[in-house]
Amino acid sequence: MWLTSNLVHPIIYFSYGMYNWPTRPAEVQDPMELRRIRYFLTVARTLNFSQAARELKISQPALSKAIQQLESEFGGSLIRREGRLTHLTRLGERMRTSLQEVEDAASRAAQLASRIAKTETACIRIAIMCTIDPGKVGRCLAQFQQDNPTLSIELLDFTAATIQEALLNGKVDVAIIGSPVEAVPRVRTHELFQERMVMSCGLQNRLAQRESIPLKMIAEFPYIDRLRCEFRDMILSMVDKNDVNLNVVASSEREDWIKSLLAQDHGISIMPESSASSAGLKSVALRDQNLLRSVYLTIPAGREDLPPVQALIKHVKSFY
Amino acid sequence: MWLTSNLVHPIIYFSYGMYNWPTRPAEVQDPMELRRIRYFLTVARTLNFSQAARELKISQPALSKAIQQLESEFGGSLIRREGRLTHLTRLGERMRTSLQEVEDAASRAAQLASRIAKTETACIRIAIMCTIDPGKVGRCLAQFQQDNPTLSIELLDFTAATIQEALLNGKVDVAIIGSPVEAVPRVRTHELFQERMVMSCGLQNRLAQRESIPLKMIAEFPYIDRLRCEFRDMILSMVDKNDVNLNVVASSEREDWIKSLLAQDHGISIMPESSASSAGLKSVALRDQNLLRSVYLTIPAGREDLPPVQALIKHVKSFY
DNA sequence: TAAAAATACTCCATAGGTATTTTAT
DNA sequence: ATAAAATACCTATGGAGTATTTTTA
Repeated sequence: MWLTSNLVHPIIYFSYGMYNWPTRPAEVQDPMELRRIRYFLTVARTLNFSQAARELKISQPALSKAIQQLESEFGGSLIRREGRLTHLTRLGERMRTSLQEVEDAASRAAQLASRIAKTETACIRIAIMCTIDPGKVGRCLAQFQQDNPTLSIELLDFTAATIQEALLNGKVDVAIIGSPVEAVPRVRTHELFQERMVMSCGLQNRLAQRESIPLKMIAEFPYIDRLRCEFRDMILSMVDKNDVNLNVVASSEREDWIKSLLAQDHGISIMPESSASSAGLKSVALRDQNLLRSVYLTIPAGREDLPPVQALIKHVKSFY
Repeated sequence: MWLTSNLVHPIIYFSYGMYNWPTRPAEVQDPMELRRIRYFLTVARTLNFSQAARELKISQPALSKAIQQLESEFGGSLIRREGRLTHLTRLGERMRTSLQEVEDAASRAAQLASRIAKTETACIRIAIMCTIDPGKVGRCLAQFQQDNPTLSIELLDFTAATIQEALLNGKVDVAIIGSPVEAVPRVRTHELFQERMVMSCGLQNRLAQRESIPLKMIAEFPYIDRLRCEFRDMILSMVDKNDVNLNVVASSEREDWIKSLLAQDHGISIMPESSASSAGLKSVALRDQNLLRSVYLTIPAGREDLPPVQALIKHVKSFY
C-alpha cells in the first residue's frame, strides 16, 4: 500500500537527499537507560565482566563499553577492575542499591502488564444514570452479556452532572441516560424506550387501589423528593403551575432509599414508570398531564466503531 | 587517532568484510526502556501527542512510534486516540501508575549520582586492626590528612579475622595491621614500626613504680585477658612455658574496656607498648624475654598506584 | 476545515559483533 | 602464563528526522 505512495510521488522522496539532515545534538547523551542498569547490576552481582556478559548473552567488549558509558554518566567509576579481585567502588556500592530499585520497579511494571494481558478480557464500561432503574435496562444488558460471553460488562453509577465528563474523558465507553439530555457535541444518542412519569406509593397506601389520580391529589399526601431526578425541576414547576402545594416529608439522593421509604408508606413520589413498578411499590398514572421521559444509549462519536460497542448498539436496538 | 590504526592494519580490518556478520535475533526486542516510559508518561499527562512531542523536544512521528512500540510490548493499546478527546485506556491507566514508579526510582537514582558527584571528595578507606592504639597511628594519619586537605580519611575497625577479606573485596583501600601477619598473596606490606609487648597496669598499682618486672611476677596479680590480641596465643604459650599460672579475672574483646579496667586497677595485662602508654596507664617492661610486634601498612597489589594510596605510602615512610 | 496522529521514507548514532592488545595476578 | 578487561574497528538496527497522508472532531 505505501509502495503505491512511493510510486506516485517518486520525485518528492528523491528530493530527501538534498536536505542537510539535522542530527541530535551530541552533548545530549542518553540519560540512564534500563539496559545499562541491568548490565551494571549483573556485573555488580558477578564481579566479573566476562561471566556477566555470558549471562546477559552479549559479548564482553559490549558490556565493558556499556559500563564505561554508565560511569561517564555518573561522573565516577563504579567498578574497580583488579583482575580476580574486581569489586564495586563506593560510588558503585551506593548506586547499586538505588539502581536495583529502578530495576525492581521496572520488573514489577512488566509483570503487571503481562498479568493484565493474560487475565484481562475485553470489557465494556457503561455509565448508568442513577435514576435509571436496574430492572428494565439490566435485563437487556444481562442478555447482551449472555450473547457475548467473552465480553465483560462494567456498570458504573453516575449523576446527570458527571456522566458527560466520564464519557468524554474515557472513564466509560458508553452511557445510558434519561432525558432531558443536554445537547453535547460529539456524542451520539440512540433512543432505547420512552416511559411515563407516574405516581408511586407503597402497596398499603390507599391510592394503591386507583388506576389513575388527578395531579392535585398529590398535595393531600406526604411527598418524598427525589433530589437527583433529571425531571425534578420539571415536576416542581408543573406542580407549581397547577397550584398544588407539595408536602415534602423526606428527600434523598439515593433511589434505593426513596423506594424503601415509599414501600414503608412514608409518602408518595413521582418517578419513571419502570422504577415505580418494582417490588413493594404500586405505580399510578397521573391524569391531566402527560410527562414522558426517554432513555438513551449515548456514545461519543468515534467510539461507535469499536466491536463491543457496535455489538451493544445492535443488541439494544433489537431488544426494544 | 584510530584512523592511524586503520592505516597500520588495513588488510586485517579489510578482511572483516568476508565474515557473515552475526545479527541480534530480531525476536528479542528491547524490553522496556526508560526513554519510552518517559515518553508515555508525558503523553499520559498532556493527552496530546503533538504537545508531548514538543515538551520532549522530539518530533511527533517519533513519539507516535515509541508509544506504538510500548503498546506492542504490553500487548494492548495504552491510549485511545480520539482527536481532541484522546485519553488513556484501562491498560494505560493501570500501567501509568506502575511506570511512574519506575520513572521516580530512576530520577531518584540520577539525583543520588549527581549529589555524590558534587559532594563526594576523594576518600581513602583505612581498616585498622582493633588492637592498634589510635594514639601513635592516629597522629600519623591526622598529619597525613592535614598535608592532603582535599582527601578525607575513613577509619574502619576490623578484627584480624575480617580485615583481609575487607581488603580483598574492596570494602577498604588499605589496612593497618599488627604482626603476626598471615602471608596473603597479592597483598604488599610496608612496616611502620616495631614495639615491645609490655606489662600494663593502673597508676595506683604497686608495679607502676617498677622499671621492669620478671615475667613470673605476673602470676601474683589478677590478669585481664585481651581476647582479640593477635599475640594472645603467643602470650599464653610463653606464660605456660615459664610455668606461670595466669589469674584471669576479666576478659574483653574491646581494648577501650580493658584499658578502663586497668586504669581502675582491677588487674594487669600484656599489650603493645604504644597501647600501654596511654593516659591513666603505666607500661612496665618484661624482663627475661623480648616479644616484639610490628605494625604494617598493607595494600593489595594493583592498588598501590592510586594517587591517594601513593601519597599515604610516602607519608608513613617519612613519618616513622 | 483544521488539527492530530499515522505512515513512508532517510539518516546516523549507537549497541553489538570479532580480532587483538593491554593489564593484572 | 593465563585470565580478564580494554581497545580498535565494523555492521546493522532503531531512534530520530522531514514530508505527506489519513483520521477525526
